[in-house]
Amino acid sequence: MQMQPIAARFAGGPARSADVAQPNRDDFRLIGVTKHFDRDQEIFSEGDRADLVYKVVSGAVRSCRVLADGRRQICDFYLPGDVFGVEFEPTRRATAEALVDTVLIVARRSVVVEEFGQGEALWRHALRDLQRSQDHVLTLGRRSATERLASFLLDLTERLGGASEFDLPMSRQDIADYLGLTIETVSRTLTQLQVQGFIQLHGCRHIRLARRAALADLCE
Amino acid sequence: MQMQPIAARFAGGPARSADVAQPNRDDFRLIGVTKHFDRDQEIFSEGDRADLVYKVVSGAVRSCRVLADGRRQICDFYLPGDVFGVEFEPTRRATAEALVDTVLIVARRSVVVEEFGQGEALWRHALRDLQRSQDHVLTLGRRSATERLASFLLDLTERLGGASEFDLPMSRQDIADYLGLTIETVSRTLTQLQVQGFIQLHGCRHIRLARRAALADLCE
DNA sequence: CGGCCTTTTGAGTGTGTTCAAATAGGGTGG
DNA sequence: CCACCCTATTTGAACACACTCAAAAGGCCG
Repeated sequence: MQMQPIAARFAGGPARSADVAQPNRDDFRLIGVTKHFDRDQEIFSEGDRADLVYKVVSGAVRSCRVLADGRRQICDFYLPGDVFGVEFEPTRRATAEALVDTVLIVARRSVVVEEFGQGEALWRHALRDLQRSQDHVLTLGRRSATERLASFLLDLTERLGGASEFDLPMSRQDIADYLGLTIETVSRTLTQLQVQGFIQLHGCRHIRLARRAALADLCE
Repeated sequence: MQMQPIAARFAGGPARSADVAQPNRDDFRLIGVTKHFDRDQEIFSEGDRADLVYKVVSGAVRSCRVLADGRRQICDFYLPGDVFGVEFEPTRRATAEALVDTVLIVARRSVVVEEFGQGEALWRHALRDLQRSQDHVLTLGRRSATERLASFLLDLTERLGGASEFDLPMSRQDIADYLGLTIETVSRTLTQLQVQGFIQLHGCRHIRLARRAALADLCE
């Protein structure tokens, strides 16, 4: 993990260089330092003190919880532009790890709160997590494997900027643990979506959503 | 739905009459009117304007979302003492309905916010929903039917005051739609838990948790 | 080119589902 | 208070989707 000596100031205002974080249309500002995390490196762990908040500059992050016997559930993925790590209890409820080589802006929560009164901007980011968790509950409770994959891919492309061709930042195992499936089921379902012409895979990470509307129909 | 003419003031302070809401150990106060809802009556609906917040006095409430083809997912149950309906978007993301005959205190969100500055007390209640959604994700993604039922029953008894014998306020179908199972699986699993001596059922609503520690072990 | 890890594919199994029917329970009216 | 009805719940049997275990194929990096 490398730390840049200069403080980075991150505002919702002016556009920044191209392949980095796309602007989030909110007024959240984060004053902190940029840090680099290697693939699979832990950012914070369940039980840690939760005094820092993060914003993804590039790369991707998974947030997950593990049951006693090792079963892992990925709660969410964080992509460039996303803020994460805003908690309201003193300790972390999940572990965060870099999916790939990742650059984050890290700030003390207290500093952000001071700068913005009641920290309402932060609450709003936690809210986003809430809404996504609620959507996730619908997916996990009621959808078939095909529906899960289809809505996952559509969600991903939107959050990555909307291009119908992109690289998956996560492994099949990560997708499985996010969608509540096994790695084999994820693989088989993707193959099946490809055979049916909904998607095209080039290598296992690069994907093209060939028929997005049809894919959306699959989600119910 | 009957409306009491007198405004009810609801504080975390002095204890109230016995079989009604147990105190929540927070400083949230809700100034509003009490309303009565019949079994299965809608309290608010997905898409409605979200300008009211609620506190359960007696009875119970389910919050749910429905997929296009009718599959229903119950997001959460609200029990006496619980505050619900705090949203951060202008419209409701879920539908709320009374599980049984239910008394609620209803307040304008704006009034509550005015009274408490940034409405931080309200944020805290939304936070509770977030944490419960996240826990629910773990359950739905990674747990077996038996584990789901066991943790559901333990959660319920805690929230109802801790007694090991109590009445389920919801139907088997509600439980199924909450846990992401079918009604048949819920029924079979409860029967199995009874045969194994973990619980005792007297009528389908009254339940006794015979061996709570053992039940907790089932949850992983 | 070789080794290692990830992904894909195959075959068989199992948990939970589906469809169907029986039973129990609760409410109502006689 | 009892009989009846209606709905909710339980039980049964067969099925299906996703899982498990196993092996082959593909990628990536040295």
